Formats: sequence, C-alpha cells, structure tokens
Amino acid sequence: MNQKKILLKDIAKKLNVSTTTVSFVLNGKGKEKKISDEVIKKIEDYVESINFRPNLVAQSLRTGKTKILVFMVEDISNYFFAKIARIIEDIAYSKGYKILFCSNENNDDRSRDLINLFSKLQVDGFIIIPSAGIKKDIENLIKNNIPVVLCDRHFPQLKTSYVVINNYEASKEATTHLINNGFKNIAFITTDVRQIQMLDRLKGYEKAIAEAGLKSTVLQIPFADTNSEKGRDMISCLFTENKELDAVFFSTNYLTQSGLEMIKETNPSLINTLGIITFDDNDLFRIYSPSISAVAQPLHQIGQELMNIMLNLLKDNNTNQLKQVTLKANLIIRNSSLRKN
Amino acid sequence: MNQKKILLKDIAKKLNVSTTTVSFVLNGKGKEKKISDEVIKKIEDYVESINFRPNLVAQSLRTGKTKILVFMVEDISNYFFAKIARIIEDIAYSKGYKILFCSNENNDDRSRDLINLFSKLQVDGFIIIPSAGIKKDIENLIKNNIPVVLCDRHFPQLKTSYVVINNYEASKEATTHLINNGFKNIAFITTDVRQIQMLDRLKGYEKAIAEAGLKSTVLQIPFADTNSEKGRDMISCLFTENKELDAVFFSTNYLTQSGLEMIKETNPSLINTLGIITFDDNDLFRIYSPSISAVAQPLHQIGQELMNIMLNLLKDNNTNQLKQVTLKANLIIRNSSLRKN
DNA sequence: CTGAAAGCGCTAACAC
DNA sequence: GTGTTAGCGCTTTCAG
Repeated sequence: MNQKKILLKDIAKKLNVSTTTVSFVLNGKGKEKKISDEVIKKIEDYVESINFRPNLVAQSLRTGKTKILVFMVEDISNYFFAKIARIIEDIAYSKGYKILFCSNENNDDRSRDLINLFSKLQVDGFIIIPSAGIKKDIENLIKNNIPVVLCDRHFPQLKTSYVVINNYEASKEATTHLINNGFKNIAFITTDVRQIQMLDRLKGYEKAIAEAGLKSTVLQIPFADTNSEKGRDMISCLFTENKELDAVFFSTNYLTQSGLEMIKETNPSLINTLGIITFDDNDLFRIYSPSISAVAQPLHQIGQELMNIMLNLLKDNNTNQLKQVTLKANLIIRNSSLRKN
Repeated sequence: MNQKKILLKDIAKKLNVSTTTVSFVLNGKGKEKKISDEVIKKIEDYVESINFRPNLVAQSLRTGKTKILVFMVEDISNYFFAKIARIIEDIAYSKGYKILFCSNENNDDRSRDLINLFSKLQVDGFIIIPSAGIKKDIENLIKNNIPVVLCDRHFPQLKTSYVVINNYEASKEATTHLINNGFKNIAFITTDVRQIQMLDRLKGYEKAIAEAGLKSTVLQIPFADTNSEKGRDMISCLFTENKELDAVFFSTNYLTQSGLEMIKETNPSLINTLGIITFDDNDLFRIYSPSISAVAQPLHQIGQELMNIMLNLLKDNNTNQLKQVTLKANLIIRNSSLRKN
C-alpha cells in the first residue's frame, strides 16, 4: 500500500543487479549502455509490477532539472490567461513537464518575489506575462541560462523570445471597421498601463481615426480601478460628458465587462444604438444581446507557440537563440459593431 | 549576477562559522539553539546582502517536504475553478506554499496519473475536485498520511475532509422560487455524471416539483457533449418536443451557456418568456439581458475553508482528523426567474 | 556488460 | 554555543 518506501536500491537488491543498472534501464539507457535484453526485461517487468516511480526530488537534486515550468500571468482567474494556461498544461504534461501557474497582479514586486522563489526551486523554465518593470529580472534569468519566453507583451530593448499578437494592426482594423459602418464619434477606453501591447492598441485606434479625419476620444482608467465602481463611474461620465459618442472600442475584456455593466445599470437603451467592439473575445460576448464584435486572440496558437519555443529552448539548452512570434488576431464581426438604423 | 553558485557552505566559510549555525539561523532557530545575537545578526545581514536563498530541492530532499500543494480541478479554464484557484493561490503563498494547478477533465485515469506523478514529487498535500472513480486512490493517499481535502463533491463512504455546498437545499430553493413565480412546467437540464453534487441538485429539483404537484422534466446530457453542438441540439430538441415548458433550471454554468447560446441561435424570443435559473454564478449572468438568476457558490469561503483545513492538516501532521464543511449557496434573484406577464 | 562510489545542497543528531 | 558529519535517493563516472 505504502509504495513510497520502495527505493531504487531495493529493486537492485531484489533483482540482484546494481543500482546503476536499474537507473540506466529506468532512464531508457539500457540499450545504449549495452545491458542485456534479459536484464532489461526483468527490471522493466518488476518495476511495472510494483508500479515503481523514482523520487523526483532526489532526481532533481542530482540532475539539476525539476521538469517544472512556471507560467506567470496577471491573474489566473481571467478568461484569457486561464484558457492559455489550459492549453499549455496539456502540451507540457504530454512532454513530461509540470506547470506551476501563478498570478503576479501585473505588479513588479510580486513578479520579482515569484521569480526569485521559483529560481530557488530550480524550475526549468519560465513563461511570463511580464509586468512593466521587471526587465532586469528577466535579463538576469537569461544570463543565468534559464529559458524564458514572454507572452502578450515584451520589452522592445530586450532580446528575448516571445509570442505576441499584431496589436497595432488589429486595433486599426477594428477601428476602421467601426468607421466603415458609419460611426463618427468613436471612443477608445483603455487602462493607464504603459506597456507596449496597450500602447500599440491605442496607436492603431488613433491612426485609423486620424486617417478618417475624425476626432479621437480616449479614456484611460487607472489599472487598479478597472474592475471597481470607480472604473464604471469613469466610463459612465465619459458618455454623459460626450453626448455625441456613437461607438466605443474597449482595449481589454475586463474593461468591456465593466462597460457593459455600466450600460445595463445606467442607460440600458444605449446598448442598441452604440457601436461596440472589444479587444479579447470570450463566451459572454458571443451570446450577449446584441452579440459583441471582438478582436479575438488566437489562444490555441499562442499556447502552442509558447510551448514550442520553450521546448526548443529546453532541448538545445541554448538560451540565446531567439524566436519572436507575432500572431494575427482575428476581427470577429458580430452585431454590436454593425451600422445602426 | 549568477547567484546560484552561492551555497550555504560558502556563507559558513565566509563568516567563519559552521554550516549548522548558518542553517539554524536561516530556519529561524537561532534563538532556540542559543546562538549568540551577534552571530545571528552577522549571518542575517550577510545573507540579506547577497540575497541568498537556499536551494529548495536540496531542502526538500532532506526534509521530505516540498512546500508544494496540488489543486486538481476538472478544468482550470472554467470560471468556477479558476476563481477558487486564485483565492487559494493567495492564501498558499502567504503561508509559504506554492500551488500546482492541474486539470483532470473529470477523468479517472488522468486523475490517477496526476496523483501518482505528484506523489513522486513529494508534494505536501492535495486539494481535489475528484472524478467519480478515484475513491481508492484518495484512500491510498490518506493511508500514506498525505493531507487531502476534497472540494465540490465527496465520497459518502469515505472518511475525508471536504468542503461542499448544500446542493440539495439550494436546488430545492431555486426550484421553489420558480414555482412561486408562476412557472408550471419547469425543466431541469443536467449532465449524466453520477456524482453526489449532481444527484443532490437533481433531488432538490424533484422534491420541490413533487411538493408542488407539478410534472418533472429532466434532460441529462452526456458529460462529453456538454460543450458541443450535440449538447446544444439536445437542449433545442427538449424545447421543440415540450412546447409547454415555461422555465428551465440548469445544473451547471457551462450548461447554462450552451442553453443561452441555443436560445439565441434558434429561438431568440424565448429568452423573454422563459423562466431561467442557473447553478453557479458568473459575470456573464449578471450583465446578460435579461440578467440571469443564479445559485451562487460562495467562492471566497470555499477557497478559505479549503486552505484552512489544509493548513491544519499540514500543521498537525494528523491526516485522520476530519473536517467536513458544508457551505450555503446563495440564491441570487435577477430578472430571468421573475413572473412573466 | 555491471558495480562501487562520489556527489547534488541541505538539515539535524551528536559531539565537544 | 558551535562544529562534524551522516545521510535524504538518485545519477553517472570510472574501474573492472
């Protein structure tokens, strides 16, 4: 019942071979080390029969590898991150890796603590949605030859592998779509986070607006307030103070949620006249009434690319090779962004 | 830059003390072991100055403790599990534990693999949303004196600690609420999973229906089809074949999503006449039109109780003490379940 | 082809 | 009060 007492040594003793032999066989190096087929079979059968699995901690101490990967996100309970997590998880396990998820709240200190902690845990690699100020810490990991892949955003001046999407183009496309559908006063609601993905989305919007000769209206909500009453109030004010607004483009899914909530609470009829588009898709937007048009990030591809890069980094043990992937987001046109009558 | 080369031994050498002394101080046993304040300070200052953190793998091998907890859920990308994960994560880290999340897809083999894997990783404890057939495996963990807390469901014949909610009562209350609002033909849509939480929800519904002298209509969708086209078709059929239905009670959040999607696609006007209530709340239901009434599980309390129990188990190192908690779900009445005109 | 033995870095019993 | 040292369970070099 208590299998934890069985050691590799016990197996060796039981089968009258040395621990070395058992270890080789367990690690699939039997052939390579020219151990007789007979012995290999004997060991494999026995190991199988008692369902032996070596102690991973001891293995890690000896090899320096833990077969653990860290996936650090802003908030693991956010749909976008949770979905990617789920995809990464499957790939990782199929390759013999475990995944430690953690949430950094987009906060530098917390990110640093976590990186520090996991470094001492000797994790094999990091997949990180970085907060704004941890460039140095990422740099350090790479210097120490620990595989790192960034996601969703990156530091332009830092040579790292990353997987991002074409925020600028996608944002421009979405804005243009609104313009083409007859909207003339389009607001852009975003956070005050000065990270590249947000800035690119803003730029894409502004570019499209400028090209159409329209007036841009931007609301930046402090990151801390995005999910609070205060955030909703700010959105609400925007509409009361700018009666001419006929469409809005939200830069992230949680802002859209706040926005929809505000509309429902304070001005329900607005939902039928306002053009709406959001960055990041989710189930809610698909089945909402009206259905909400969205710039959908290719979650599956993102997860797959992240793990691809990570597994290559792990295999080649060459942290300096860079792979930088920019995926295309898909504009999913639903009812909320179509021309209103 | 490369801090990983510094060992506890190096610190001892540098400061002219023994490794024992350093180890004691690092583990906060300085006072207890009567090491002079002066030496303690010297060590602490130095350790601080070079930002030394001991190798956790070596520590784990030696102590048998990894300070890692596993949280195994059906699907980490599901809102319900992701939210609890986020709550647990915070508590765990504040107590010096890390959390490994994993998804078992409510599948026994996968659960077993995962349990096996993590046992060999020597994790300190398991918080598990168990699939139906892993009673034996859970039992084994407990026999091996590994702390286990179950969540969302449990095995009635198995003595384990767990945190669940009052499914039967909550379900009965929700059904009664529909009845009180004039609905006479209420369907119950659930999965074919024969686990206690689902059965209790079904029983609660049937009890309320029976007491009111109404007719029960139950649709059980195979678990594998719940998120697919097939599941939506089954729901759709239910309504075409039972024209008299005037309300529906979904037993989980993902079924509700499928249901809302079906309604939107095939019969949009239904949304305004049908009474709707769902088990499990989420943001979508709050801001949907009409807003969807929900039986909300107290996510925060669940997370907190889980960690409370786990931390106690860990502290007392007594796996046999049981703590079984049943929390109350809250019926949140919104527009979808109110009397229609 | 197989076995002995030296660690991986840390903890803690024991000795002084 | 502080230092010596024997492991925790495994991998892998080197000798035979």
